[in-house]
Amino acid sequence: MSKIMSRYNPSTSEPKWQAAWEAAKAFDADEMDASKPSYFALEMFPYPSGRIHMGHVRNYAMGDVIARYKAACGFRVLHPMGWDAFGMPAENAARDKGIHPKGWTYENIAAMRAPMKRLGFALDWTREFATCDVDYYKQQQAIFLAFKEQGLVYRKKSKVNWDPVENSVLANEQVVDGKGWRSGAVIEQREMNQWVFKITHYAEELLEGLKTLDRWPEKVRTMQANWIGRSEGLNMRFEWEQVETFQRFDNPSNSSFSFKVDSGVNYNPITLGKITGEIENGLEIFTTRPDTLYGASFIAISSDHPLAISLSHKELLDTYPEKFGNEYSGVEKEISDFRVKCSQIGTTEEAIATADKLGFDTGLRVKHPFIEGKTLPVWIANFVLMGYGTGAIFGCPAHDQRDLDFARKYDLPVPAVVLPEGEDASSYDVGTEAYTGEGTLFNSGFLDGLSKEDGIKAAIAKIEEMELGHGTVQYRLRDWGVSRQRYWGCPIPIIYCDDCGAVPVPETDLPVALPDDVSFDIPGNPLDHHPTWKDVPCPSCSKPARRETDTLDTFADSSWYFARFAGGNTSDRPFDKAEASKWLPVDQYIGGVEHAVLHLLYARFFTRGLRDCGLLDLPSGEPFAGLFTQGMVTHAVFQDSDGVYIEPANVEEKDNQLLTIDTGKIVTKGDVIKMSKSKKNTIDPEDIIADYGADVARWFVLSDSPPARDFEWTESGVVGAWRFSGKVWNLVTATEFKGNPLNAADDATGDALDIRKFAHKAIDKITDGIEAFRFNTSVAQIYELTNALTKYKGDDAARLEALGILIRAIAPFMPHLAEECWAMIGGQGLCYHAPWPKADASLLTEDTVTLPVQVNGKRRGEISVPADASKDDVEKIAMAEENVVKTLEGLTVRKVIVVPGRIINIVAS
RNA sequence: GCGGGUGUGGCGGAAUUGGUAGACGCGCUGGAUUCAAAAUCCAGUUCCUCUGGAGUGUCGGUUCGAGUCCGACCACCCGUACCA
Repeated sequence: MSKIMSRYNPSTSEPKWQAAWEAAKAFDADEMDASKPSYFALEMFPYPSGRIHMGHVRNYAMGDVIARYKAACGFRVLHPMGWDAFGMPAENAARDKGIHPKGWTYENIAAMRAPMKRLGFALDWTREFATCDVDYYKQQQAIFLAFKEQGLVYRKKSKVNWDPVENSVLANEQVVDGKGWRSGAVIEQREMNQWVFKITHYAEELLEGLKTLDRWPEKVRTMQANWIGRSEGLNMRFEWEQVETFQRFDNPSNSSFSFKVDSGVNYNPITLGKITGEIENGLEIFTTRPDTLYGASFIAISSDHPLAISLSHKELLDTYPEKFGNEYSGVEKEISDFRVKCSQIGTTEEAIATADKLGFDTGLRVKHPFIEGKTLPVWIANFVLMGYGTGAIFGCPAHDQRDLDFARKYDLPVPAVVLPEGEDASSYDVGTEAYTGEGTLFNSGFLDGLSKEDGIKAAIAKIEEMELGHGTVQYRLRDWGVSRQRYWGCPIPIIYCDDCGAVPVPETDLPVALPDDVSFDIPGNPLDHHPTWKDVPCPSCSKPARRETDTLDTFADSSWYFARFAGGNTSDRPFDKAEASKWLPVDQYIGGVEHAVLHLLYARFFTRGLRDCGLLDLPSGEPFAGLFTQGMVTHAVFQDSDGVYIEPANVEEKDNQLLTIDTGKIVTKGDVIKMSKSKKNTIDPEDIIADYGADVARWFVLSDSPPARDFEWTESGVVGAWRFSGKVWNLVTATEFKGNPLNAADDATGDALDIRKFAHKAIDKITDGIEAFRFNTSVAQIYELTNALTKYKGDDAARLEALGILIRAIAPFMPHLAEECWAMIGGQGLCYHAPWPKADASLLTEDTVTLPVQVNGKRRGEISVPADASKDDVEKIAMAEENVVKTLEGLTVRKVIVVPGRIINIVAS
């Protein structure tokens, strides 16, 4: 073996091989053999923030392993890359630094593309685009119009966060502790007209489709199923308790109706008179627990329920301020104030659910459907959501925790009606914890003695018989509001005309392009402030009209980009139908688990919409056949004594103390958390590439942690990865035997046969690890093969074969090093084009196996037996083992369990 | 609050189906090589009251056998519909 070993130099080697791949158009799907089976590998495309971060490196390194592995396995692989380029950060930059969002975004893309290319990913850059390219969002506008034509788009009033100081809409992220993040003003909810995608049209299909996604993580399917939230229950009406009669306000000739109002509550008769429509005949509620109707203690309606709005006198006040303004007092005013209090909670589900329970007793009462003479009070409550069910519930405090909290706070009765097994009906009390489990119904009239399930059926049947309601299916899923009052997004192609209403922009007039001359000096939507952009003639009657100034939610951009990747950058349609239909669904999609619900559900909606508009031939409607969700990249946080965050690059260890390098201040190491700019615990991948090369960075992010789990970046870990690359290099440079590494060393015996066996067993383990997204175990196996080769002294065909296996196995992880090594040992062509190694089955079996022997479940010895030994023989050998005999002294053997190929357990006492 | 996940040596983790807990890597200790260092190579490294015993977040259960299954709990992380 040669003693002269030159050091592997990534800084010259990596650009060389990247140029070789590019010259060979190795990753250009159009250049690949079209007769091969196709494979679409895709990672969630990045937002162009300006710098690539370790999370990107990890995500794309994983995708690259799959893409390169599948290519080696004989697939024609499509592995594209693009940019999710619309969004708020660009507008924030414009506002804070005076840079135009467009320039900022495209500069960021350029700044990120370069290091991504230096990482040597097997990406088809010929298909690159950004969602802010006019060509792309033009087609998105066409899709919007097609969806509208298909009945998948409508307009609806929805709530937004309103900053009364900036006079603008804020994202949830921009609301901190209920206040605007810039203005500090208390945020109110405000209703605005919004464009909405009818995702609920596919609620059932989206739920059913989950069952077919057997290559998705179980947890993601569970989360989506829970998000869609199908529940069967009862829609029913509680009839009003009637005593006094008021004239209807809007049309006195209509039949009159009335309410019972508790003493002490005095509504203006006109307020009650205004309550019309469905409310007239009773209050409609939805429940999944009709079995507990006898435990009803109150009715609660949302503060946005039409009844609550009516009772607050709001509509009358809005319509006839001069007439009713001066009468605005008393209970109407109190309800109005209560509604304002509720509207300050915020629009997020979390804020609503964690807020203190607030209620307002309206004084109105409804009749219990089953109990003659019993009435229930109607409350307005802040925990009831208008967006789910009917916006009204009946409260059964004994068997619902939220209802119980509410009842305890307002001192409402808590009648128990479900008796848990083993409890006594006469003494049972729920205390502070509602009982939601199975049990037997009691105190429940005709339902007494029934189980929860039977009680639900019986109660629904009875209500249906009484014609008070019907069994129904509800979904938690809400339609997708897509209007955003922002500039840096895809303009919604609609024109408003006083005569014709909301008119779609004719397809020939697309794109509706964003104007470049916009100002970010005033808060709010720059498109709205633009002096001329929105003024256009109505496409239908040519009278002066106004453009929609809202843009689409950026989630729309990422809901169909994969189809554009597959179907080409067509200018006359969103993508080529035949091409896109050929590649889709994506065979393997990889991204962060934070997208488990929204992005993935929206994309599943879009592909169904595209299918039903005839744009895509995808019967299942499923865009992603395989999904993998990776964990985050984390790093320890460093802080000095003043609590100031310190970059890891500025921390050194001296005499067991952590100090800043520049000023020598003492630093403490804090939690290991997700890398973020604000905590300064980021590692710049570009620094790592410069110091160690792309291969080492890639190898390290894949080596230690299971891909699904969070990955902790440590400085020592990178050094280990660096050393490993040197070890492989040394193995190759030390080998003098040259030839075709694809040849099998069939005549090997002794040590040479052992190394062959080791290498072939390693192939299976490495392959299994890649297939199952357990790259860390593939890496461990590669380490073992490397160690075995280091120990193996022969310089012969067996060594060359094993090296050929090793190099092809590391190629998906460290492709540049693999190419360099491949060329050195005599491999033909690019290692990228070399076939994935295949294990020779005859080298995988062993004649003898070593089995542990337990006595009473504790390991006492080890025996070596022929692989095909019978159970009886194994038992005999085990019973004779020296240590086992010693342990069994004075004990009686009761039972011997032999698990072939696994273990022997002797039970003795 | 609700939905989902994670928890194993000093550290990252392995053990895919209930069958030898700690593979592999990092770190550390000792040795070889070297004028010396780096690099490389070899050996050791869960803990303890050590012929034995304990041990996979905590408590309890099922089993011949539990990191793995069941029940209760604790801690942390992700999502929660306008962050991407």
